[in-house]
Amino acid sequence: MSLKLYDTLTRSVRDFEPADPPRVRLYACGPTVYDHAHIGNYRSFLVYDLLHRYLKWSGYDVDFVMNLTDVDDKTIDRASEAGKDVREYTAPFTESILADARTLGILPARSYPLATGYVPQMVSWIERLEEKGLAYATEDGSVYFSIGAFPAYGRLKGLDPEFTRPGARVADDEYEKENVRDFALWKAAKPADEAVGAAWDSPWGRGRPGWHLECSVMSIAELGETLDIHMGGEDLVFPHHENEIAQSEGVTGQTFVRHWVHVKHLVVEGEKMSKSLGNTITVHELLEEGLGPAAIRHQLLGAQYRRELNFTRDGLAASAAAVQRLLDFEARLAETVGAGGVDGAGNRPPAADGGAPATATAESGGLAGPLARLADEAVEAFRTALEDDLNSAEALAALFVFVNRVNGELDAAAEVAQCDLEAARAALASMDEVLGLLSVAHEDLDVDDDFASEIESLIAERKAARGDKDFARADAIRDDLVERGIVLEDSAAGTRWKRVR
RNA sequence: GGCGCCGUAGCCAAGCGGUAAGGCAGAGGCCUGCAAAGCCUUUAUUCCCCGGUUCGAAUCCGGGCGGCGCCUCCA
Repeated sequence: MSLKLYDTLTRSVRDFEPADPPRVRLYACGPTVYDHAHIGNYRSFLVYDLLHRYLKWSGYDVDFVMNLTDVDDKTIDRASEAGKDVREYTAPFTESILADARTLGILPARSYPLATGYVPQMVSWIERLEEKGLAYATEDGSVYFSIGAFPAYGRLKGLDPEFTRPGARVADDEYEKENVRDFALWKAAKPADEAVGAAWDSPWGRGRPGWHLECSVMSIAELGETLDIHMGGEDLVFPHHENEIAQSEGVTGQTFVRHWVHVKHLVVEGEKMSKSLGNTITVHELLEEGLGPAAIRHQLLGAQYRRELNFTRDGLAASAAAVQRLLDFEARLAETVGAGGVDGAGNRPPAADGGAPATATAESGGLAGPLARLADEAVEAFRTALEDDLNSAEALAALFVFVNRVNGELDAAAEVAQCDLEAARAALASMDEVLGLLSVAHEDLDVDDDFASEIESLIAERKAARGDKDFARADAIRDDLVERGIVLEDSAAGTRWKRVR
């Protein structure tokens, strides 16, 4: 079995095969860094991360690059309002977006190229397009891509080839284009561009690159002429990615991208998220409200990436509970003491005390105990779900089936073999390498040493109170700790504590 | 208008021709000093509606109804 991924260009689920295994050249369209990124951006980033993590988990050597757009109309407008240079204006947002991504457990890309760092390369790319007759300059000093000269134009979006036919020159207010759909490769500088430092010298005069060009030039510069996977939000299919194909293949003559992956937009509380509705949510806000990053992660992975996902406050609470269930399960596995060790062949040693042989493995009739079998089944189901076009919802289900079955086994069994426990722990850790739920939650819930020792001493005090049947005191200690975000759980093995959101 | 997606329990969400995963929430029970955690039972005889194909359909086809996305430098 291997990964099957939907490909926008062929509109079909295809086997994923990198051109040069085990290397995978992975490129994603990142955000425009003019503000904090919103929850929709992060859905995309989390899908990028899911694919990134899954590929690594599967043994690929992933070279992941995500661009950051720091020069375009939005950054220029905002920088202008703030009276700052465009790079000076965008840098803090770049920082905050990447910081929030780290908090959400998004694995870093190898490189985050900025458009402003590639202007000379973009200029020479335009010159090559001109040489090939795919671009033309206009009198005002702008340069356009001529879609009529690129027969494959429109294939990604499935557009009628008719409309790429070169028509009469279309006189715009200020431009002169051969076809209304021709797009800017180079835009003549306006005073506002100059004011914020968003203008560069070029053979066509002062100006700035068109937005679409940066991805072609930067992805090829960083990863080579053919990318294995190019990802983005569904809104980027047209015109952005259509234009990237035209620019890239127009120059190289090579297939630009082997696999196009597009993430469906989410909705918020059942409505499209948009600035006009005033319902945009940024991850920055959610984190500042104290919502757990693992819960955000869980909700965003709760639907397969090509399905609409409804991001809600109620859903976030449900996700927080689901993450807690995982944490509790992990803690239970960690504190369960296994019976006996194993030799290299997985055989149980004779019981040291001469007692009855362990039933856990004996009843299973094999060397692998019930937990080890459940672990194998879970990882297999998990893998199968992800191989099926990154079905994260089904992968999560596989994980939770595992949690339920193992908990049941642990409740029922008198004792569990050490090797069996290890197998269960390893399976959980392995699945979390892809999901990143537990690791993010731990990062989030860490308690400093002082507080931890205070908790321990309160637990000791409570134990004494319970010993004296002073339940009022014992409960008061427990209630106070709950106020401080610490939940106590008594069991035969003693009292354990956990921090909750 | 063009292209495309979706309608499954109270909410979220899998399922891709073989007899309804999972999470959250709810009810009852076991365990517990009480809790928490965990487990067990329970919560859709049924998948928007109507036809059709099939031994068999939530799954395929046709027609409705309803919701949504992109086509505008929004991931």
